[in-house]
Amino acid sequence: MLTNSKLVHHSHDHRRCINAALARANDLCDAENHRLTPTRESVLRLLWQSHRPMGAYQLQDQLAKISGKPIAPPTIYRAIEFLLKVGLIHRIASLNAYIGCPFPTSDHSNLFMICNGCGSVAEVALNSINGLLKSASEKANFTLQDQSLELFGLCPNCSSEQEQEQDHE
Amino acid sequence: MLTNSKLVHHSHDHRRCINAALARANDLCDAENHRLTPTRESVLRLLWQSHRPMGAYQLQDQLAKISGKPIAPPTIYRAIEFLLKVGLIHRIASLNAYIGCPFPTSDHSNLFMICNGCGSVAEVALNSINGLLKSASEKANFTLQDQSLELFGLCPNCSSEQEQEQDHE
DNA sequence: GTTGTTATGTTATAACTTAACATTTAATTA
DNA sequence: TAATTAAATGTTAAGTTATAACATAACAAC
Repeated sequence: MLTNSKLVHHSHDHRRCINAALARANDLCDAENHRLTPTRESVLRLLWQSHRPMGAYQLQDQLAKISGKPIAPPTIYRAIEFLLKVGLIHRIASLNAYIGCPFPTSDHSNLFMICNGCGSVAEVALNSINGLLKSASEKANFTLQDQSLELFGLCPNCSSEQEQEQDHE
Repeated sequence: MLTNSKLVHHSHDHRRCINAALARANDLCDAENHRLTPTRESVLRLLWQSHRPMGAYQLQDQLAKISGKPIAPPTIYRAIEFLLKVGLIHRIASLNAYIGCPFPTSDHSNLFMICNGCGSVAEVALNSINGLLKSASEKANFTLQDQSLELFGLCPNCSSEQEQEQDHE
């Protein structure tokens, strides 16, 4: 099971996440001859500020603050489009929001665990699930091309908080 | 495997789908003391006109046509909200669209097979997948509450069409 | 029939996304 | 290195999806 769940749900030196993500992005773009322009890099960096997804307009606000000049929506959406295309970020459809991908180079399945408490999102890649979805598709004669798997609930931290609250009742 | 996939992807007497859906809706609302008002029933009926999801503004247009008077968005969104709450319809997050649920009374998993060709959507409930997602959640100490599973690809009809096209090349 | 609750009407606006066209920057090639 | 082409960005506007806020009407229970 490939996942960043441990990292997301425990305190850690987040600067390392950011640096690692940017290093991966540079490598990937070098390798595939894509241009990680300043705007694109800024958006990616913003999406790595935390393990919570951000909407396009949050990105717009933040980028405007950073760059000291107004940013129009198309600028953001273009950066998003690029980062999605090269696999550096994902779109969380149910939230209209975007998040950095922790393992952009490995083929995987876009399964997200979204915390209803704190908003954190962990990504999980599970061969067994992919296999099952593939066989279910085959059984239905459905030619599977892509998938979006979003789980909602409480992350470890928010789960234990909730338990404590219940104890007090 | 509980699914309406056979029905969705083969020609059938669709009036029976509509009637069955409305009968189920009436039963369910009676049983749970919910009011299936004219507006709500109209929206549900519209969502059962085909096995393709509809957006809120499509519903608005259609309902306005049917009722012969202008309908404001909140009217639609309220009906949608109600139908979602009682489980008679689903939201397809990646499409911002809504579709009737073929088995509203049985606990199931919101797995959709969305055809990129014709736009049809079949719903599938698979215990094995639910079990796997549950155990993956437990392994990550994630308290699973809800899920949205959307598969994209080609339905049986569109798959075979595509194969034929390739044969001609 | 009054009261409280639920549903609807109405207006306006917020939030998200894309289209279309102009301009600039970078890469390619002459 | 100047000319050409391609890629990226700037800018304006509009399209699409969803909700807030407040008023009114319909229904249910007492």
